Amino acid sequence: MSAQHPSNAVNFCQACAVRNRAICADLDREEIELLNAIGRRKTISPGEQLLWEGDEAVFVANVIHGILKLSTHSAEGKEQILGLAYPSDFLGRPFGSTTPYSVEALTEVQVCLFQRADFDRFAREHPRLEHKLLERTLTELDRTRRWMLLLGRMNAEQKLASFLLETADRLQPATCSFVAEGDASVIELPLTRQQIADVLGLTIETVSRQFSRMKNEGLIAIPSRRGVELRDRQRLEVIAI
Amino acid sequence: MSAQHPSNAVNFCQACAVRNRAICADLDREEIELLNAIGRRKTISPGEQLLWEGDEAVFVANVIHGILKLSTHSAEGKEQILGLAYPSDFLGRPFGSTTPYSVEALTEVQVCLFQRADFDRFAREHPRLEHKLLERTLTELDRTRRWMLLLGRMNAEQKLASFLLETADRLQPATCSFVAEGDASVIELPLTRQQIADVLGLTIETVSRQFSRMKNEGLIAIPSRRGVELRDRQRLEVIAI
DNA sequence: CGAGTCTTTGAAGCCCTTCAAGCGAAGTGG
DNA sequence: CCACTTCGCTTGAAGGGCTTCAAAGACTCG
Repeated sequence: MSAQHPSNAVNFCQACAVRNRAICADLDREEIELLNAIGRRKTISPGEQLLWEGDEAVFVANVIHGILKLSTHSAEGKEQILGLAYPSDFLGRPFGSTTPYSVEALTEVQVCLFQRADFDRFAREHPRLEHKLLERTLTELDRTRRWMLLLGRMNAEQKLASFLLETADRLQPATCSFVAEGDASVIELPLTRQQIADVLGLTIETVSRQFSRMKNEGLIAIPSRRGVELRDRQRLEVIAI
Repeated sequence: MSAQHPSNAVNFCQACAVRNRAICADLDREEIELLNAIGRRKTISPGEQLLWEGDEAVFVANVIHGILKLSTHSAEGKEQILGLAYPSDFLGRPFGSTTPYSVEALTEVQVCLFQRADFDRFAREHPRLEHKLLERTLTELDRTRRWMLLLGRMNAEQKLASFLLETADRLQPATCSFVAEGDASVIELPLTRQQIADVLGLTIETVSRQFSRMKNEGLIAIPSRRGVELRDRQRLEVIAI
């Protein structure tokens, strides 16, 4: 537990990995001090849960590093993953009473955690923060709506191609593993096959079959369980459109 | 064309039907004057389009009355409806360069239209408005994510039941047609069968078959093409969960 | 190594789509 | 006023893609 007492707290924000990308980016030195005082760092292990769907909304958080999944369940217990959260993303539901989805760490994760009440108060008093949060929420809404097209109108092949391309894009800035040949790139999937199925609204068997098919067609290579090499980005893009 | 010249404009906002529900609700008299000056009323007929997917984001708007659909297209031309906009809802993409979806009127519609540049400037200078917009965007994001569960994990029957219940809920405050018996209620669908299919990620035939099936099972009655009576709300809710 | 978990592969079945045709209400023109 | 067209909706039949059920293979970690 890395809780900090404001009085003698180090100012973590100064050296924060997402200082320039998260919603706190536009705050000045003084504001950062205040925000630093109400937040605390927390480390979460893969599989650990941070927020519970339906719970009273007590916490909000910034992702500093690692990847988390946001998910909900149908009545029959089928999971639907609503999205993934990457570094600098914001988690939780400010200005609301209940958390609308569960949040679970997929990798080793570090977040900057706030009591929602503290955060709400701070946000209302600092329009620059609210503005950043608004921009981020609007972007997230755009992304979520694009995902609706995937869920509603794509077949399994298109869904997996889209997923691989988007994952590669979102992983890029984090890993910074640029390859000289523009085409080939290896990514480390943050999800199991089952979780990929839950993202795409498919079953694990269908996902596995699509992986095999793409491998046989030379679209991808599968060096390890979690590793995927996009061997033919162009054709993947044509499939995903 | 109901464009207003600021100098001699009537203040429409004072008597606006959504004055207390839209994002302008918290503004004071002076702020409303300013907002009134940069906005104008516009009437749109069913089938007319207000925003085009991919276009430069020039306009944003508040819905005053009527219903619109937000939609996008897959590469093969299949439509996916991303959501419906009802009175007091906000349309368009502030602080962004391109409109991420098309917007088309389903009924006779009246909106309060703003040049995006004007609106962005006003919003940045009036945190109360930005706060309202943030709350609305967060709510919309929650709703959109719930819809992902529908698209990804529900079968045709569950999808249609969910759609009918949500439509009944969102239509309620507008029509205010409360029936003494808590159970029965007739709604006027704002969508054709094809459009319902596009909302639910189904084909028109499947939607039609589900309507027929629900009618035969006594869940609903279909007094006219657009009319639906929810005869057994409880059972519909059990199906939709 | 052996237990457990994750993944792959096969076979059968079902739900939804696709293709096709018919129905019914509204509108048009002779 | 009634043929004729049009448009939205319904219904049927066949096919396909994904799911379900089942089992075996592959990797991980004590």
